[in-house]
Amino acid sequence: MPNMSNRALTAEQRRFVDDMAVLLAPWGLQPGTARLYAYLLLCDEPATLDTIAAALGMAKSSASVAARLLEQFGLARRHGEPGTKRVRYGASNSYSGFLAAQARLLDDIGRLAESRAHHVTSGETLRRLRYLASFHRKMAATITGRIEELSDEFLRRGPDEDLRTAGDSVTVNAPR
Amino acid sequence: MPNMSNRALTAEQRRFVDDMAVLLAPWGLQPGTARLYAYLLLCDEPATLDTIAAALGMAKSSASVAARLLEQFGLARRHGEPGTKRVRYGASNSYSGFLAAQARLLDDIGRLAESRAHHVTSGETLRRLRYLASFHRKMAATITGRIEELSDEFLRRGPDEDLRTAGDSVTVNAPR
DNA sequence: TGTAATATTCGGTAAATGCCGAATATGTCA
DNA sequence: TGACATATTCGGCATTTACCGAATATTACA
Repeated sequence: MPNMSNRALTAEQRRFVDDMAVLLAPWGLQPGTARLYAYLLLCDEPATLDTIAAALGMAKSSASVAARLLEQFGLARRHGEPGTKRVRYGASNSYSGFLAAQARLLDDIGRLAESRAHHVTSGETLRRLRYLASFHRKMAATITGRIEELSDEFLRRGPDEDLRTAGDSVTVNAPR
Repeated sequence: MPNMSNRALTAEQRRFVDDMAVLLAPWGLQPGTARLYAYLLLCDEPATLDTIAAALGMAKSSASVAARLLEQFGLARRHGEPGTKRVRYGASNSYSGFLAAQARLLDDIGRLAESRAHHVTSGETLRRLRYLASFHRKMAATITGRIEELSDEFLRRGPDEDLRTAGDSVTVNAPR
């Protein structure tokens, strides 16, 4: 049970960082950024850029831009230290960053299809495109809706109750 | 109201293809593949590789691999012509390809976090990681659930009723 | 104001990606 | 079987991406 004050990562942790990074990459994060995020998830406290860069073996400049990017996504939080220029980054407790972005994208696709459909298609094809639009907008709504739902739940009760009991039991989740 | 048998694209259509492609790209489709899919959405009938390549100004070989990729995603359908080697591709009437993949990814992230959490973190950080896992798995379930829901609806009633009131009349097509 | 500590910008570069087109494979018909 | 039409594979090239590290900007404080 590693402590993560500023020591190097254990083998398990390195593995976690790398494996998580490959799952994060498809969301459009570049590799370094993904690894940085995975690293933040392991840190008990916000970490400085130097610590991060050292732990991950990346240039500090890269860490700097990656961290800011994560912040924009809402996945990391930047903590300014009081009487110093030093900055620390920690994982945000909102995890919906990508998903919210994806949902926006789905909605954009839907709106694009909707608004252009009758300029570019007709007949059966038009109907198909309209259905595609409706499908995408519905999915977008579902996703943003659920994000809000879960975030509300979190605010009301803190980390989910099925976590409190958790040994390693697998929770069954009821969709919708 | 262009016909799309095999004529070149209108200006509006080219614009649609390009704009749609940029919205599709973030899902991991490479540009050419995205444009190809957008094109298929405009086609009244399945199109041959030559037609596609010509319309989009891309190499036929590129069209070939792009089309197969779309098929794997479940976004395109391949129609073999009867007594010939010629192949035609048309847009599938399932639009959930990406989303289903993303949902799988979310679930993978959740499972990874879940299974490794106590090997790489402890205390408060462990709880955080467990919550992240739960969050991702719930989102995954919600998305796949809604996809199924909409797809069922589609099978039962054809293109959504809020589409029926629209523009041109005509036949409901029984998908699948 | 100057100096030290830090973050940020940005040019350059190595690696990865995306695409073309020639070569090849595969299927169809006579 | 040969000849044709089509799809597919794959080497190579142009472009883009991801990252490093030196140079620069910013902040704190004496």
